[in-house]
Amino acid sequence: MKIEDHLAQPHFENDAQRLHLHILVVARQLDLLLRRMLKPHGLTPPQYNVLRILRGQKGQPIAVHSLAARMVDPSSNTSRIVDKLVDKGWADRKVCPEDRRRANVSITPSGLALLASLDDQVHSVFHSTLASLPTSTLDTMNAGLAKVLDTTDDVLSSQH
Amino acid sequence: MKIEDHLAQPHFENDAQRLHLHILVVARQLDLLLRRMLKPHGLTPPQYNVLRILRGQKGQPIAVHSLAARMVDPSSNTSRIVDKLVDKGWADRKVCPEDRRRANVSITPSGLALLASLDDQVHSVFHSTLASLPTSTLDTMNAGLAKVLDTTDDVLSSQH
DNA sequence: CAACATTTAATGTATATACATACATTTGTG
DNA sequence: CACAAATGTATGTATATACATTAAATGTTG
Repeated sequence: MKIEDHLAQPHFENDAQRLHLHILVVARQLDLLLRRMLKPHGLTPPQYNVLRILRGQKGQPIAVHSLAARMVDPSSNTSRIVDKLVDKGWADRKVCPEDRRRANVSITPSGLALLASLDDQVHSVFHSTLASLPTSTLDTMNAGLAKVLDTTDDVLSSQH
Repeated sequence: MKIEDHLAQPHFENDAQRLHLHILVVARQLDLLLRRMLKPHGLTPPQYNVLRILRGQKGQPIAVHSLAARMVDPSSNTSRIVDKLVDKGWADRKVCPEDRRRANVSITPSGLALLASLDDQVHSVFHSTLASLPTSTLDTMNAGLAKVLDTTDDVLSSQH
């Protein structure tokens, strides 16, 4: 199904607009895919994102604001996401003794087990959708998106 | 600013994972950019999306479900988005006489004026971020994303 | 060291979203 | 034509999100 069919639109003005919509629609599809895999486990994509970051810490706890800096969507309310993970027993939070403003967040064995049970499915789905592209295409796309990222950073920061 | 800095992550497992996160982060940035442009006018991206579709109808009204089919995010509640546009006087909705289940939605002169006042800014921002890429890059990226879209369609539909 | 600024996290609140359901209308079938 | 199924839209409701504010701890400066 082409992007034109997804949006029930006969054509686009130009290739740049087509790329714009391609990016938005593909991002939405990737999110939908992840959401479907996570739903049976009672996880949302931002919660999964946080758990993955925690696992990447390899035992070392992390502050809430550092967590936010690593998230795909930092505007989601990291405090409340951590709340939910703690409620379900997948994460642990304690006040940092050196700086009592901070909260040290870490993943629990139960959280690690949850991620482990998801790894195969997540990996295989995204491998089939993305890793099947030729290396040269992956490179071109990554370089192009890096450039777009740079430009959007400029515009966003110039608006302070 | 590289994607690694955006996510405060030293490196990615492979180019496919890097592409995955590039797509998600760039989509978010493009949405943020649009959101900032629209906010002073009291519009959200989905509302803007609907207004653009209505303008594309060139006077011909459209049913709510057709509107939903053309939106970037069809899961947003199209009825309520139209509600808000009608409330603000940018769109008009009347019951279709031939099929009284349907609602015929169209854009008002005030809605057209609003879009016109946004066109230059929106065009220039997205032109600078996307259209500055070489044609060959645009082509490769569009082709790659089209392929990804196809695969995600497959996986999503196989889960029915 | 007192006063003010900054950092860190949590909370309040209004709105938006996802998902299910309701309701009216139209279509299809025996 | 009666009745079931499908369609089109709106609404109910719980949760999530955006954005502002608060509160506590730490830094900084005169």
